[in-house]
Amino acid sequence: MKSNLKILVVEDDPIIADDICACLIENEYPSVNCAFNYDEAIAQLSQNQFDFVFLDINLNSKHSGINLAIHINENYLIPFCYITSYADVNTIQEVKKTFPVGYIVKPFNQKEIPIVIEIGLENFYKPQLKQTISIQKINKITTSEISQREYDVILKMLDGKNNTEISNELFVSINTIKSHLKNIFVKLNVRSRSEAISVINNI
Amino acid sequence: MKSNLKILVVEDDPIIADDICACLIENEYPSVNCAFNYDEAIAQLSQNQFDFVFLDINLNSKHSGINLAIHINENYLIPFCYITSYADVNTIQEVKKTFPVGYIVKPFNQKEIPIVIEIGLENFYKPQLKQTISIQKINKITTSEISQREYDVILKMLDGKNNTEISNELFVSINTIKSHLKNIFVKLNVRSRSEAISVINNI
DNA sequence: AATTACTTCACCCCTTTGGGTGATTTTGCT
DNA sequence: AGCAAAATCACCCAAAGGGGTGAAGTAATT
Repeated sequence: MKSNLKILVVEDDPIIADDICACLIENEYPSVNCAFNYDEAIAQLSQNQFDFVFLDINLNSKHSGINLAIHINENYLIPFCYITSYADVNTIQEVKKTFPVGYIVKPFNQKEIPIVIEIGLENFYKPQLKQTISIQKINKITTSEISQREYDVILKMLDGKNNTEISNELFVSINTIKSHLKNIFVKLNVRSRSEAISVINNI
Repeated sequence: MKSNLKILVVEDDPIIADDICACLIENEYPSVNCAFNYDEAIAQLSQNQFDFVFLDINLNSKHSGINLAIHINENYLIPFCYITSYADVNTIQEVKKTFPVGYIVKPFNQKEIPIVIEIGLENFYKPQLKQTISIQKINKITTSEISQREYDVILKMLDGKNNTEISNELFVSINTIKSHLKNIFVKLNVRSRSEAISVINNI
């Protein structure tokens, strides 16, 4: 089954580049471009829509594969994987900050290539779980601390509930809810529930 | 430099389990537990707080490592990596749906272990970018399509703007905004802007 | 016991929101 | 030109929201 993914391979050593490209084609990824240095890679990225990039770290030039990763992260939404000889702790600590979807150590095992593409793409486009916002996170943007009860009200409000619904669900009077909301808005420095919701969702 | 990460290794073959554990300890991950089958892994997970899990796929029991991965995803917030002999397309297609942070093919290269832990953890806890919601995503939950102008109004509403602010920013009358919102609420099947915001934020 | 903060509740009054009805203008397509 | 959909606008009225004032009860702390 041929894939229609467009893949860029950035590798300064032509023999290794050929190896990688051959391996990709053999694994039914026929649409492969090669770039042999940083500038060529930048140019190709600006002219094509790639779905996945393989990066060597040492490009024998002023700019490394890590610089290229940073460029990709700042300008494109493309998953990438390093293929490199480096396995030392310092390099790992540096490259992990660029969030590669994979890291293959040379000499590479051919089986790894399709695996890292499939799993890397899936992870890169993983739907992001919505998590209940914690009271600690909210307190980072408030002028004074939110109380536990105020937090209860906030969660209901974030759920899109109106004041009557919230009062029913928390077994209190609607006046209590209004009272809490007044305090919440002061602490969040907002004027309406919509604005409160927006501010909290953007933490 | 010793790491204080707690790691669980789930592997039915004791010799391979020993290999993995030895490799972890050698790479300064001293806090390692082993589980030799699914039930033992479940028990350990419920009694300990692990930071990372290595999973074999074939556990020689009714439940596979994939079942365990699903259990972890549903009940815990822990990154995991498969270590397995399987490299076939079908297995990859199946396991990628569980979002492993890595996938190591046996026989494994010892260098890979610390790499996948470091990069896997970093990726797992990567701060999530807030993106402007697309009109296509919204249209997945509407009863009929949102128009371009309606979409403009939605974005402002999501920003916490009130009707007067929106009318000023879009250079139209407040009645136009109310009119658009009426239509938007019908399409989203909601009764208030708070509910609309909540529904859209939870796509 | 006194004090403080939180929780709960009431009420006043004004503003904003939202459902409804209706109309006109603009735009894109046939 | 004719038509449909979208965009724009007005107005009515009820419901909901939100700022303000004040009070009582509860829990924790000194």
